[in-house]
Amino acid sequence: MRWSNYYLMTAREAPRDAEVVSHQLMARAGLVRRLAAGIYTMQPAGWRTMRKLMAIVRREMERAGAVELSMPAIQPAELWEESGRWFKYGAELLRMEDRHGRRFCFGPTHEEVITDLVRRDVKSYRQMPLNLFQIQTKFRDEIRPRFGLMRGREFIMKDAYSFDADEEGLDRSYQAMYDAYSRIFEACGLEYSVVEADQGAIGGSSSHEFMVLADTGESAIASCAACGYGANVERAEVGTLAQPAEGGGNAGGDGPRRVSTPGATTVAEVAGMLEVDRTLVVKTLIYETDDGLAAVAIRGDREVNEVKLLNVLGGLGLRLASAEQVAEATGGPLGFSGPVGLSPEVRLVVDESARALADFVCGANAGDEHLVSVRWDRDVAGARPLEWVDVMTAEAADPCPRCSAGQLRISRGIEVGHIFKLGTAYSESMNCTFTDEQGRLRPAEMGCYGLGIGRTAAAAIEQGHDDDGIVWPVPLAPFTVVLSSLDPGDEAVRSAADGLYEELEAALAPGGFDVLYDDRRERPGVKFKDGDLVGFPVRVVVGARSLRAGGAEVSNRQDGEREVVPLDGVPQAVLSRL
RNA sequence: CGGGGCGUAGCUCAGCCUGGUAGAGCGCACGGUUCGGGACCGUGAGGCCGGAGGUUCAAAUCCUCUCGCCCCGACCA
Repeated sequence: MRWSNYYLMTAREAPRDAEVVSHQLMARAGLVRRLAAGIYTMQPAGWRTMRKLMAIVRREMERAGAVELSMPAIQPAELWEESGRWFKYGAELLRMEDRHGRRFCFGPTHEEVITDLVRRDVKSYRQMPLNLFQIQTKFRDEIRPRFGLMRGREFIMKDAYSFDADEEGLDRSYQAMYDAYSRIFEACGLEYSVVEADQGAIGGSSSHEFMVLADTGESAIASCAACGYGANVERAEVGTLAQPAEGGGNAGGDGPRRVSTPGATTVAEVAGMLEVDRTLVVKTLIYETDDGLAAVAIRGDREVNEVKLLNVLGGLGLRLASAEQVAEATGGPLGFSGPVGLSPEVRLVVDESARALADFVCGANAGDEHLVSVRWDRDVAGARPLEWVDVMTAEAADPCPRCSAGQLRISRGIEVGHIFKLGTAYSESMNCTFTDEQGRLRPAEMGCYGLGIGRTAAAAIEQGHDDDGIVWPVPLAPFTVVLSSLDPGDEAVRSAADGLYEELEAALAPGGFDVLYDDRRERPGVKFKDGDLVGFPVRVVVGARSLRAGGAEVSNRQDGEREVVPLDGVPQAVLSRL
C-alpha cells in the first residue's frame, strides 16, 4: 500500500476527551474516531489491526473445533423474556420497538439466540459436542462508557457457545476454549494472566477471565506467587486471617456492656475513643436487597465486597440502606449499628473475618452508644442462627486461600476475555433438550466464551507504547513495515524505493506481513514522527544519504536499533527482525 | 441517577467576569526558501461562537430552557 493513496491521517494533538493513553494514541494515529459516547469508527489502519486480530482468533477457534456463524444483532423481546433476562439484564439492554410496536433489543450477547437455534436443530447426543462462534458487533448501554475502545457501548466481540451432552463434555469444551484463548493472547504477543472470576449477569457455575496486565486496567486481580492462585478481586477468597490484637480491658464479664461513644460513627473513631485495635471492632452495614433489609457484620479493618455479598444474598442488586431504613432495622441512627438486637425481619450474615473475635466492640443500635465485650455465641446466636459467609474484599498481603505459604498480591489488568461454564441455566429455561443414549430427554450443558476485539487492541497499546507513540506487537500492527522514501524528488531514490517496495511486498506476503510505502511528499521529520506514532514494528528508510552509505537503513520501532544494508539484502534483513 | 466541568475554524485553545464589526497556534491551499526527527517567510480560504427563547439600541459575552460531550461518584455506618 502506498501511503499517498491510503487513508491514514495523524494528528499532533489528541482530542480533549481522550483520557487513557491507548485512546489518545489511537486517535492521534488516525486509527479510530469517536462518533458518539462509546461509539467509534474504525478508520482503515485501525481496522487492519482489528482484522489481523480477528484472523488470529478465527484460526485458533477453528483449531479448537469451533464453527463460525453469524447471528442477528437485533433480537426479539420474546426470546429474552423466555430466558428471564428481558427484566434481569436491566438498563444496559438497549430496547426498541419497530413500526408495529413489536419489541426488540440490540444484542449485548447471544445466549438466547444461539440456544433458540440449537434447540431447533439438535435433538440427539450424537450431534454433540458443538461449539459455535461469531465475531460481531454488540451493544451494551453502559452507564458510563469511557477510555475509548476499552469500555465502549458498541464494540466488536468474538462470542462462542458450546453444547455438550454431559458435564464431562462441558469440562472438555471449556478446557479447549481455555487453551485456545491462551494461544490467542500468546500469539498476539501480550503479557496476560488467567484468573478466577465472578459470573455476574451471565450466570453459571464457574468462569475464568483473561487479563492483559496493565496499571491502567479497570480490574483488580489478587494473585499468589507461591502457588499460582489468581482471582478477580470481585471474587478472590482470603485465607484465615491472623487476629493480631487481644480483647484487652474489655475481656471477660458476664455480658455486653454499654459504653458512651458520642459522635463516633466510624470504626476508626470508635477504636480510638475506646483505645482498642480496629480488628476488635465489628462493623455492621445495613443493605437494601430485593428481599428486604439485610445486615452484614465484618471485622472493623475489613471492607465488604459487594459482588460477593450479592452472590450470598441473591437477587439482582443491593445498595446501602438509607438512614430511615437503618432506623427501621436497628432502632438506632446511622453509624451505631450492631448485630445485637436487630429486628427479626432483618437477615444477618457475618463475615468469616469476624469469626475468631471474642469480647469485641460493636454498635449498640442506639445513638452515641457502643457495646463492648460482645460474644457471638452468647450474645448474638441466642436470638438467631448465625450465618457465616465470605464477603470480605481481598487486600494485599492477605494469606493465600489455597496454600499456607503465600501472600496475596494485588495488581491491575484489562479483562480481554471471559469464559463461563453455564451448565443448564439457559437450556432449561429455554427448553433446549436432546435425547441421550438411554432415550431420556435432557437439557444441554452449555458454555459461553467472550473475547473483546477492540479492547484487546487497546490493551496491546496500553502495554506497548512510549513517548513517541504506539509500539505494536508484530502480529497486530496495521502494517508490519513502513518503507520511507526521504527524497521522492530524487530520481535515484525514487526508483530504488519503488523497487524495494515491490521486493518487500513479495518477500513479506508469504509470512502474512505487509508494507506501507511512505511515498508522500513530506519532509523526513514528518515521516519519522508519523511512523513512530502509528508504531510500525520495522522501518526501512531510503534516501540520498542512505544510498551513499550503501543501501537502505533498517530499524526496529521497539529498540531503535538500526543498520544500513545493501538494497538487495533489505528483504532478508527485515524478515530477520520479525 | 447525583456532583463538577466543557461546547468558539478540521484539532488544541484564548476572548465571556466588565455586552459594541470573531482571535491565536497547529492543520489546509498557493508562492518562495528549505530538505535525515513534526522547517521558515509571505499570501489566502475556512466560524448562524452547540440549539431555542429572553433582556438590550446592540449578545460569543447577561438570563432561562434544551441538546451534546468529559470527569468524579453512585460505597463502608
